[in-house]
Amino acid sequence: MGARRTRVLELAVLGLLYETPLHGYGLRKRLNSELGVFRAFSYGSLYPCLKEMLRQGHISQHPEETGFGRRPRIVYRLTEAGHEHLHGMLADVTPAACDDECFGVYFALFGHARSDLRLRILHGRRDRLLSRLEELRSRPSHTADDYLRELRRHGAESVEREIHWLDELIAREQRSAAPSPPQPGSPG
Amino acid sequence: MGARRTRVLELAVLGLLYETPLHGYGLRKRLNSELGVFRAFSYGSLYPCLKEMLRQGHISQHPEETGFGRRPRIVYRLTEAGHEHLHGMLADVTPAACDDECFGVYFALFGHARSDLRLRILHGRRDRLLSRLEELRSRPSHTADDYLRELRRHGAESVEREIHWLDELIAREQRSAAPSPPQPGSPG
DNA sequence: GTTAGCATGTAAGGAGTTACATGATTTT
DNA sequence: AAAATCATGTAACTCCTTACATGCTAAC
Repeated sequence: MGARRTRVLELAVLGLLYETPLHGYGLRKRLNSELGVFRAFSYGSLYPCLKEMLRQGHISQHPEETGFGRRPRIVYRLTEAGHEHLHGMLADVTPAACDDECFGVYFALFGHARSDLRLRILHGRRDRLLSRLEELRSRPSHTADDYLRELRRHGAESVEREIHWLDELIAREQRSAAPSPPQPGSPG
Repeated sequence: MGARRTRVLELAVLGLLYETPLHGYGLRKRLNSELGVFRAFSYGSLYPCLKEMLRQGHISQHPEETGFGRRPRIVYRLTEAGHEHLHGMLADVTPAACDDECFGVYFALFGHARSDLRLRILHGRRDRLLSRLEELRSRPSHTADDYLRELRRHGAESVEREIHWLDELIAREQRSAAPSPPQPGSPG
């Protein structure tokens, strides 16, 4: 069985290894504590994913340089091909790819991304939420059920709120990106 | 192969057929327009699910009573066993079962549920959200990354809002539920 | 008379999960 | 010495999707 594709997980692993090399167990910990605000990954998916990424040459493995009595752990590190692959994935971000799960992972990479990529992801997410909102509104009283209507109302409100949040982030991003006034910005 | 379990989809189908018998195509339409506010199902999952439910005896199929030139559609209807199965599933609702996906489906059944079941589901969802909130707060500044912190802040705010929404629904439910003496459970 | 939508399916695959198996190391 | 947790995996399964196959029927 070749080629497990592991979309979200693969992206998350690429993102984490972009920061620093790490071994499997540590990866899972960071996956579930930092990225995994909205979801948790198990070893049963992580290790096969690493195996496949190795096979594709996106990561390489090295025995940990350890002291004396310690068994060396298997440390994974992003290869050049892995860097390219990550950039390729980010270059392909579309609204369709900005579902709840993926957006969290994309967002987690923001610290390392360039401003134009950040903006594209924020806009992609915004577009997607707008579609959802339209859908939610397109059947206003089709259902007689009060509970369903209330659920939909609350859903629409949440989506609106997230759109508003994105608008603020986008505005902030644009202010710090377009350096009209001579303002020495912060980090790149 | 046997026994596809199809949790969410099965639950949704049981719920829809609880209301009224329907054929596959119509089921999918209602799934995606009413329940599927948050997700869409495809025929490739629906029809095998129906097949399996048939095999288990939870639904039965009948050729539609049609007029003249019309080809009769295959109409599915909940059996006694199906009713029991649905009640069993609802009786087993725990906080763990109240994830984003399932909660929407549970909620969609509220119109047919008794008040105590509604309350149990609302509380189950609330408990689950509280756990998530605690998790979100348990690592406040563990990350130096501003973006991740902002993502988490917004996530926590959304969760708080939903909890508040649930609190209102619960209060409303309790007001309308038991101001009068305890009545022996009549079916809803 | 051809597109669009109704209607019912199957086969293969995707992206994970749970449960299992095993052993090393650290903490109590 | 026992329990916890670190660490690395595999096998079987789940639940759903996409793509495919097929034919009917209504609308333009």
